[in-house]
Amino acid sequence: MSTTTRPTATDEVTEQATRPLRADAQRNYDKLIATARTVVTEQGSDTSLEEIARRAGVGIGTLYRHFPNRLALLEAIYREDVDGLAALADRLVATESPWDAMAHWVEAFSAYAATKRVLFHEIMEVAGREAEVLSHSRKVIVAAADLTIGGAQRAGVVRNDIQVNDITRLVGGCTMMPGADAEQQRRMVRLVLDGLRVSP
Amino acid sequence: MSTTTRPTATDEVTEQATRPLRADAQRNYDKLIATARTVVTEQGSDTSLEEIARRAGVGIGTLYRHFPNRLALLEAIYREDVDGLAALADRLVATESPWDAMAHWVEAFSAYAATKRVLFHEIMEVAGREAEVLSHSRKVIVAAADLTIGGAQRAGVVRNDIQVNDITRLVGGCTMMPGADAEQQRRMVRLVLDGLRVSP
DNA sequence: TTAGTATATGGAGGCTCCCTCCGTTTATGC
DNA sequence: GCATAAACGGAGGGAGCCTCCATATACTAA
Repeated sequence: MSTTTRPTATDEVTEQATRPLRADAQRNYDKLIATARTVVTEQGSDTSLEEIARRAGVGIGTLYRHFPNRLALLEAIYREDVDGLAALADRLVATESPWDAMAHWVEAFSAYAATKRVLFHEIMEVAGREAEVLSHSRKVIVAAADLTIGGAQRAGVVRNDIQVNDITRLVGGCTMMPGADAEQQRRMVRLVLDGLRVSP
Repeated sequence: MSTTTRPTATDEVTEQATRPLRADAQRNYDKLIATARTVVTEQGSDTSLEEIARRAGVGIGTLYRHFPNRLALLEAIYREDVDGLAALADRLVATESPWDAMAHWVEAFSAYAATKRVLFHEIMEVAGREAEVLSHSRKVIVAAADLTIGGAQRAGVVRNDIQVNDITRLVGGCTMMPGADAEQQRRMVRLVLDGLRVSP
């Protein structure tokens, strides 16, 4: 969530490298995404772009310069969060024990799923199940889950008689369910984690 | 879908029987629901109430006189369809063999699920999973399914090693899935039906 | 440093949608 | 037929998405 730059549109046809954003533009881009994330998390899907622009201290025209429509903004948040989750997996695997890396990543994934339900729904509603951003996110999540959960399995600290896929479904399913509060979710995740541990 | 009257609001507190709608009002009420059903089926969720009113040959004010807001109209369609499905179950069971009654009802249910996905989604989005209309519909569908599918089981023409509930889930699940065309759905339903038959 | 220019800004306003209000019309009971 | 409660319908308020373009600002080359 720190220094996020707009994905530099490396145009695959014309090799003409697009020049970087002007400093103020990059600042506004970041502020917009950060604000939008906050507001959407607070208010759910029915948030007006006007309010996001206002709270980001930016004109509505500027918002539309960066994100050609509502969907583009939502997708940008979603994509950034998913990529953050992947980066977290790398970091955890590099610095913690296989079990801890797995447990911490599952917790982060659960928190992510809880807040991103709204985003996911709206994107699917508007762009369809096959939206590029959604299949990209599936791919990234699967890779990160394999790194952390699969890694813990390969290290012998997590049961082998269960698929990585099942676990992400389980955790995702629990927390995507509307109506469960944060505490309940944490309990459910802890329960799943306990069930995963290889008994010593 | 023929003679539907507005559910006469038998006010449970004051026993004061509400007088029936004036003839023109009843006519418009029916026309509005019928038109709305068509338009929503055609265009999905993003249909303006203005267009529904216009195509029903009625002013927007009239629409709002009958349905205080968008959700009320959607709920009315949904409720009517569900009740129609229940009535169909009664009729089929009374006039056809247990197997035919079951098969025809499952087909009707499948068609219903396919077109009502949109409605269901929007109602849940706005009114929440616990909306009265949704729990009512669950109850009604369960009863109708027990009458037809359960009846066929009790008559010995449908396998007994499967729950009624599983079948409605299966059929509903298949057809609620976006992206399947009508023909594919019919094939899936036929497949399920074949699987249900008690081998002679 | 400065001037010139590509880039970025922001808000007025168009369009559509949901919904309200209220003057006009119409069915119904006497 | 008349009186009147009931119903109609559409103008318009408010909000949301998005466009357009006059203005402002960050870079760059001299």
